Amino acid sequence: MVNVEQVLKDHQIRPTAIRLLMYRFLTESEVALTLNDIESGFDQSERTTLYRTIKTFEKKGLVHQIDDGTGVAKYALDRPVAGKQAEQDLHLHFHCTSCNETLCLTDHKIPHISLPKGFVTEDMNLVIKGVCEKCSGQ
Amino acid sequence: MVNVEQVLKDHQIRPTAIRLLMYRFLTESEVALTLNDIESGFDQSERTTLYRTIKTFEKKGLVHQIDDGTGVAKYALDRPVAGKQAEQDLHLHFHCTSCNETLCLTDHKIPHISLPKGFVTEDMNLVIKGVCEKCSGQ
DNA sequence: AAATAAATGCAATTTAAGTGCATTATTGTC
DNA sequence: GACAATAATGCACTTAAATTGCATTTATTT
Ligand SMILES: [Mn+2]
Ligand SMILES: [Mn+2]
Ligand SMILES: [Zn+2]
Ligand SMILES: [Zn+2]
Repeated sequence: MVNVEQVLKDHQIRPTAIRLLMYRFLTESEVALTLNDIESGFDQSERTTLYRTIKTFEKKGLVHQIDDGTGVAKYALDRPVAGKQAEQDLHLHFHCTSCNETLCLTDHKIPHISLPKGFVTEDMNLVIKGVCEKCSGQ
Repeated sequence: MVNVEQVLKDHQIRPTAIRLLMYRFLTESEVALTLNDIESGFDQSERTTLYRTIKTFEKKGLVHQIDDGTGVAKYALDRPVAGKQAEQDLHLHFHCTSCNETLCLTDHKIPHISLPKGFVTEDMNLVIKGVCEKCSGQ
């Protein structure tokens, strides 16, 4: 059990009611969520506030945005890897074309790619599309 | 010099004036183009037609869409690889955060990734963000 | 408590993507 | 070539996500 309030404070985010609720909501989701998904999870509050909240989380390094090719942004918590520091980056994402869910495969890192001379890598984004284990029935 | 009309016919696309023009336009571009880019390249014709044209090209396997994370779709020609057949897929894309250009690195294939049991891969999309050789000055 | 700064709610804007439908052009049949 | 059938085009309109402006409310600082 983590102290959510403390997590937000540690990221220089003031722990308002909605922020605490959204953080918990994100924690409980196994899959990446669109803003609509998040909105559906809240009776109270309003789209703009939720939008600005998720953007604050993103800027402060609490969540990362995932572009899975569906055209709508999804968000997932930066779940800290035990033992590692700031190394939760560059994992790959899987998008199921059957159930439309997208998830982080946090322990599948993107392999190193060597580029032609002159190209400088700053970030990488690898999305695999296919059928997830729930949908493939395997 | 390829016969553009024949290329279209070979892909079951009727070679209308606009289609011929757009194909040539795509051929001449080193980088992936948004619909706006394409529109800017044509005095005549109209956005919807260009949209439907690029979608026809995509469906018939003449171009592929690239989602580079900027939120707007880009398109690039499926340039046939000499000797290979249908194997022009799964190359990676580079998006320059400086000049905002996106390009196909057609001879950099996406490495094979082994997924957890139950996951079935259908397609992969790898975008590397950074600074291109033009912008890095290297 | 008053002043200051930040967060929220609601309305409105922006922009890319996509659809409906009438018009025009092309193709196949006689 | 005339005619019918089919496909392509142009224009208006819609949809949906993302984003901003601004007034109001809430929290923080002095
Ligand atoms: Mn992730
Ligand atoms: Mn490409
Ligand atoms: Zn699935
Ligand atoms: Zn560049």
